[in-house]
This record gives sequence, structure tokens and C-alpha cells, in this order.
Amino acid sequence: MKDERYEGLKLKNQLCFPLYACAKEIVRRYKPFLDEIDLTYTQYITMMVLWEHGELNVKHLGECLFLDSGTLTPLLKKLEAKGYLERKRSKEDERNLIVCITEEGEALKEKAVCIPEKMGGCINLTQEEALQLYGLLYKLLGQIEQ
Amino acid sequence: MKDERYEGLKLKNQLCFPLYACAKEIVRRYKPFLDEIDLTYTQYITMMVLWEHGELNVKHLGECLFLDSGTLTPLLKKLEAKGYLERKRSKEDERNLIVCITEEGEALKEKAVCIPEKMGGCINLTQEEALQLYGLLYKLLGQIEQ
DNA sequence: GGTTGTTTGGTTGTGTACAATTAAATTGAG
DNA sequence: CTCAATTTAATTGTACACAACCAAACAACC
Repeated sequence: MKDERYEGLKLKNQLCFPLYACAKEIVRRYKPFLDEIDLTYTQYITMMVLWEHGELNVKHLGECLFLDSGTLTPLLKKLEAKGYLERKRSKEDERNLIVCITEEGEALKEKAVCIPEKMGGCINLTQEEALQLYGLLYKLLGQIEQ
Repeated sequence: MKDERYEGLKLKNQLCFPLYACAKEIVRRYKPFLDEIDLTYTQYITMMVLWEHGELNVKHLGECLFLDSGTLTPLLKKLEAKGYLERKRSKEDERNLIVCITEEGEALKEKAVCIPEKMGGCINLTQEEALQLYGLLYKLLGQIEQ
């Protein structure tokens, strides 16, 4: 017990590290399922927002996903190339780029609908634990970005 | 209540999304502190392992951090260029690349020692909640990679 | 109307991440 | 000993992620 000053610098005493590692590992877990519908994880959560909202501008999309234009612009171009969405300027305000789901994008929803349940089987937590984790993460997130 | 089939596809019903978003936001929170010692988050956790172990090979380092050589090789070269570590092949087994902390790397520990407490102030959780979160994350992680 | 400041996406550059492949070193079976 | 299999890093290619900067469109003021 000669020097306790550095205890805080050990990896096992970090809260952020399991958070960082978990996020990556979960995304990796999604990969086989997402490969089947040819989406990356980021593309998948982008489509989730579109499945729910139909259309919205890049700014709003970025707020939903905690992503900025530097990430979204190339990603949206790829999804447009795949035919799942259209990108068009708003007529009221030409600065706004409206992202709008296509019929193909809607159809993809049918293929994706099984993914959440498949992923559920990969999570080694009880329903109660999962809810607890969900709550804690949103509490942490809420303080960081409301 | 016309169609509940798609509830599982909503962003707000995902466990993975707050995990993904939280991890990114926490890393962003570290940035101002890490900028002061000119390290990125990944470089920081790499140095943490070195501060604790002094030296180890890339494989072992990768297991500690859940990272592979594709990520570590360029990162270790950067840290070597900064003078914080040395990379040398093991004499017993030339396949092993030993990563070994330098005196400069050790000295950096002094500058880093305040970071964990500073970050603690950015976490809006009680001690109990933080421990609970820590436990849940490691449980989730333990199932994925033990 | 012209000027100034703001909003909104786009671009550029740096740094991860990771799958897939490669290459060198070592090990192990015959 | 020799050759195949394994282990270990490095390399390559793709895809984020974000800071910093830029340009166009709009808004507000004179």
C-alpha cells in the first residue's frame, strides 16, 4: 500500500472504459444481422429515425443521433445511393436539406423488424437489469446533452 | 394502437443506442482534459495499461483494451513518436512486439493523475448508481468477451 | 437595398475501429 | 530434419466520428 495516488488511473477503476468497450462490442454483435440487409450500424440507426419520422432535415437528424454533418453528409449520400432515401432542399428555406424515406426504404423495415428480437437474445441481462442500465445511461446522457 | 410490430425498431426502445451515444459523449467530455496532455482517448487508455504494467506485447495490450493490431499498430507508432514508449521485438520470440514505457511515459503519469477526479465531476450519477452501471456494463461485456 | 450576423450543410484533415489479407517466426507431427 | 499449421503483427481498405473551416441562404437592422 505504498502509493495510492495512481489508483484512479487504472483501467479497472474507470467507468468510461467498460462503456466504451461495451458500445463497440454491441455494435460488433449487430454486424452479422446488419450484413444481411447490407447496412452498417450507423446506417441502421439512421434508418430507424426515418422509419419513425418519414422525413426530417439533417440538423434534426443529427440531434436525434448525436451526430454532426461531417458524419451524416457522406452517410446520407450512401443511403441515397442505395435507394433508401432522397435528399432535397426545402423550398421554404434552401439551407435546409430534407431527408425523406423512399418506398424502398420503407420496404427495408420489413427485413429489419426481426433484428431487435434477435439482438435481445445476445444480451445477457435480465429484463430488470436491462431497464436499469437503460435508465442509468439516459441519466448520464441527459446530463451531458439534454 | 394499429401496428405494434415496429415498436422494437424505434430508437427510444433500443438499449444499444444510449450505450453508443453515451460512450461517444463521455469520450468528448474527456477531450479538453486530454488535450492538455496531447493524448486522444484511445492513446490515454493505452497509456493507462502501460502505467500499470510497464511493458507487454501487442496481443496482450489488445486483449486488455478490446482492440486489434489494425488499430494498435498506428496508435503505438504515434505514441512512440511522442517518446512515451518503445517498440521492440522479443528476443525469445521474434513475433512478439514488446511495448515498453519510457521515462517520459512514466513522467506523463504525473500530469494525468488529476484527470480521473476532474472527470468524476462531469458524471451526474451518485456513487451507488455509478457502481451499479459499472457492474451492469461488465456483466454485459463479460458475456460478450470473457 | 446593403451590411452584418446567424443558421445550415458541406468539406477537409486527423484519428480511430475492424475485417480481411499477408508475412515472418515458431511449433509440432511425421 | 522438414513441411504444414499456428501465432503474432503489420498492411490494406472501408466506414465512421468529429474539430475546424467554408459557403450559401436567410434574418435583422439601418
